[in-house]
Amino acid sequence: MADPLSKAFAALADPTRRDIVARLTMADATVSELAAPYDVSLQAVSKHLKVLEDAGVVTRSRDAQRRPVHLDAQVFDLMTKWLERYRQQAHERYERLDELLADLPDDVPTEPPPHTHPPEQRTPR
Amino acid sequence: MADPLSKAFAALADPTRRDIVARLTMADATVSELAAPYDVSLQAVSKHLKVLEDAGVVTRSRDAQRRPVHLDAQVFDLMTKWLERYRQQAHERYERLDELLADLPDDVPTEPPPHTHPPEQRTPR
DNA sequence: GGCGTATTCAACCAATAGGTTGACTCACTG
DNA sequence: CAGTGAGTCAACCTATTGGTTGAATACGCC
Repeated sequence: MADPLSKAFAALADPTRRDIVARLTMADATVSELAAPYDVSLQAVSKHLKVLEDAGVVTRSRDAQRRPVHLDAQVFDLMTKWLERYRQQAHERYERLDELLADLPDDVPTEPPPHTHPPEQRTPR
Repeated sequence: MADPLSKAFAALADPTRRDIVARLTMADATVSELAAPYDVSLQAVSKHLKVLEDAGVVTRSRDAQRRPVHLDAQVFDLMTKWLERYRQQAHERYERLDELLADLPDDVPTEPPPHTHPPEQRTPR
């Protein structure tokens, strides 16, 4: 799973990971600090952090034996952009449809429109 | 995996599924239409659609034997809200930190700041 | 009623994800 | 230098995911 967007979305698809992100908005934290509230092993949390790091959501520095985890919300922009783009396009299309339906109220008086989209030559397989 | 946010993020973590969403912003489409460009089986695409539907990204109506798939970008709002919230908080915290660092330039004249974050009483365990 | 088209259901398979435990490394501390 | 605390690595297990093929279902059309 190479592409950044896939990794980013996948990283946030886990509630524990989202919770970690939420807590990191308050302050950087060490692995053990982050692990404390959850009833999974430290290693499991370490794995979660690796996933987050790999997705670019988080960076880890070194401070003696600590590995302070720091949130890097840049990737969020990428996701937001994707979401915004298609949310908006879907919305615009909806508007356009409304407009269209408002435009031809006498063309097709009472019948339901047969197809929203033309058959567009399916491959007969 | 019950919670809506997890389902939504997971649904978009797959490039094929994101592509389907992208194409649905242009127009509703049937399963076979959607499946055409990919070199996976129709059934695989059907499964993808089930995932998207389950995540609330897509709705399916019935038109004879067709099952036209329609994008419902409402869930995107939920995701965007989550992302925005933490993106912003992270940003704010960053600003606050800058401010703080700008405030005490003579307290610690040349030494590197020992800790970005105070030790904040680790549980000694 | 029988045929073809559109789609789903079911069983199966390989790879991945999320979790576990145990051993190891690394850096401070006494 | 021995001990301790913080993390990671490795091997393993189970459930889920994304894919497959083959059979079943649901409509519309001669």
